[in-house]
Amino acid sequence: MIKITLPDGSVKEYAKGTTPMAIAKSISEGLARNVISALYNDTTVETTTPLYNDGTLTLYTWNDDNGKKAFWHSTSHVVAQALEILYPGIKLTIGPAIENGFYYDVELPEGVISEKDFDTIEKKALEIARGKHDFKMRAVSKAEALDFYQAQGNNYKVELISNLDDGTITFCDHDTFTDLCRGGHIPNTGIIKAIKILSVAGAYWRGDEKNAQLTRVYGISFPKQKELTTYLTLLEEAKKRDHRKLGATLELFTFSKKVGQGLPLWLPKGAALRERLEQFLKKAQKKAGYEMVVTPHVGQKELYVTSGHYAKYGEDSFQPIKTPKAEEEFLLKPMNCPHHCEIYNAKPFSYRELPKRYAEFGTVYRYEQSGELHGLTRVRGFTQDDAHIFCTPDQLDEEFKNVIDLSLYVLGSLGFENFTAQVSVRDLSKPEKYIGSVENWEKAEQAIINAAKEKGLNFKVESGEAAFYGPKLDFMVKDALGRNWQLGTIQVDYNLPERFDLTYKGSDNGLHRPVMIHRAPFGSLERFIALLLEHTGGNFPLWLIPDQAIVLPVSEKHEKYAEKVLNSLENYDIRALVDKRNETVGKKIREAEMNKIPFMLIVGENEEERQTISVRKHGGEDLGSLTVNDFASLVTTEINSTLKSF
RNA sequence: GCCGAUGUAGCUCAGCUGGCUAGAGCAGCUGAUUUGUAAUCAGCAGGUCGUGGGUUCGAGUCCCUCCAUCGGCUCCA
Repeated sequence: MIKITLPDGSVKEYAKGTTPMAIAKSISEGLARNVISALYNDTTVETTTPLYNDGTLTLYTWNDDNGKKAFWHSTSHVVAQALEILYPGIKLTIGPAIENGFYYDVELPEGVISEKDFDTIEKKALEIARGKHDFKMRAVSKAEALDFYQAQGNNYKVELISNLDDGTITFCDHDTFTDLCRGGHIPNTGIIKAIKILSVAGAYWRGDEKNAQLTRVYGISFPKQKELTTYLTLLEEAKKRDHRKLGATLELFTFSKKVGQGLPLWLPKGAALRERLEQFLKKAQKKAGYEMVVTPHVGQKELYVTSGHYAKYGEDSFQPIKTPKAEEEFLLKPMNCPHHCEIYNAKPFSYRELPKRYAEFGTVYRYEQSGELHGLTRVRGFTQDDAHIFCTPDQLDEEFKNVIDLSLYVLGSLGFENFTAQVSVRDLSKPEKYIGSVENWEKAEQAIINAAKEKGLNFKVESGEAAFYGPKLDFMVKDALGRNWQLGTIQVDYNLPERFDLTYKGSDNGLHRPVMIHRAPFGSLERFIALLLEHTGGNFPLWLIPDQAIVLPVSEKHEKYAEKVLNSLENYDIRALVDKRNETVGKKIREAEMNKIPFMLIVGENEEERQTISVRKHGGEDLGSLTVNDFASLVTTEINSTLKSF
């Protein structure tokens, strides 16, 4: 007998060789019907895997993330089989489950897979699924595995197997299909009721640009057709929150082919919105002891040679600007730190004066690869809410934690709740990617992890994601389609102080090296606003939204009164406008709704008589007749409830 | 940069397998209407069909180049 500990802490005894499915059955028939995968002592196992030792077991259904993973991973096998049938000679590589669905990377013998083919692939895959074929794992020897794929001429699988140890290799069979696989499948293909191929894309073998480019087929599947329909509707809804679309309809920003790719043009409403965000942060930063500085948009090439950025990014940047003076070269600034280092260098500092916190809304220019540009989230010219803190090594922890507080305040004030914190450290296997001493890297990484822990952040550590000069703590937020974007960032840097020979006089009367913190709570205004648009769908917090209210006169006769209302609103610092067009109230309301204006103030005969306004909230809620004064306090109350001071 | 897809009026889209002066709705303009909580009516105007080349008697439609955009990959100081 073996002892199995279940998630609720209960321990039950089963015969040696029992399976998760049998255990599910012993608990309830319902569970047995729904169980599709299991976790046994931290290893994902099949529901049919015999268990021989004591251990803990978690049973997964479709409702568990891990259950979905098994479901999607299993579907990728089915789709791979369909592809093999439809494209003879195709070479399969890898096909994992991802956050929403799965993909399979393949090399086609010829031609391409395009959208027109999705239907055929889906049909074939579903046909296979309906066969209710069991997924069966089997151990194979390395030699056997190599033979299998060498016979097919599949160099990719051969490469994968070559890197595996003999005795650890397993195949998964279902129907006539066999795939190299670590395991983690649902019981049989019949559970898959709906399959959708979502897109195809190029993807490099093993993620390396130098390798062959494969065709990646993305898909998703569900145990019920209805769930697929719901998912597709959800996707459509998400597309409506696309910041590129909203930015155009709300007249916030635009792009021009003539100005150039990735160079956003801010329209009046967007510019004013940026301004409000800047003021918001400036106020908080002032309280946190920052001082504003201003630096030019260019700097001599030498500046970036000193910082080390030129060696790292020079080739891939906007190229140096020539001047009438031969040999003189300037770079459009790709970051503000070197300028700020020179500000620090402008005068000597005593340890008593540190930390110095220099902040600037600095616009920088980076020549991103054309295929990387993406609306406002990845652009070639953008404004960082940048600041550099120069402090003594003793002050580092404290300063870092203060920056975390500020970042959390910013995210919180704008309603970002589902962000994740990511600690980005070196890839220890690639020391050549980083500059600076190992000792300093270790210190910096430790400082960040300590601060994140102490602040109670729910963070994960990602190796290989650090900047070349230092580790960082990033705040990641998902866009409407679930893609992760880095917003706020905090980075520890021992390197630039060295390169710019920054010093301060210590209590021992000797010169010491300050530590530098780079930080940007928004990250960049462009990306921040983009994500804010996608999160709010354009319904920005009241304090931030371009137009807070619109006065809608019922007819021309009430224009004068509408103007008067507008005037008093302005006295209360409420951003409002009047719709004086010769249109029906219905139409004016419809358009105000589409423009996402929070309050519609309808004025007609009744209101004019009683000197009131009829307030309709965006979405349709009727707040009835109010005086402008009452309305103003309502606005103030709502703003104060979301916008706390730092 | 790489793979794939897309590009018709300010916006959203029609335009079948190439065939007269390229259509519609919304927005715009003009006029009528003076309106009470998500579209009042009528008229007008608006496009060298992303760019450059090619095939053809004839190209929005077929082929190639380039540009831009979208989905990925790679990259992200």
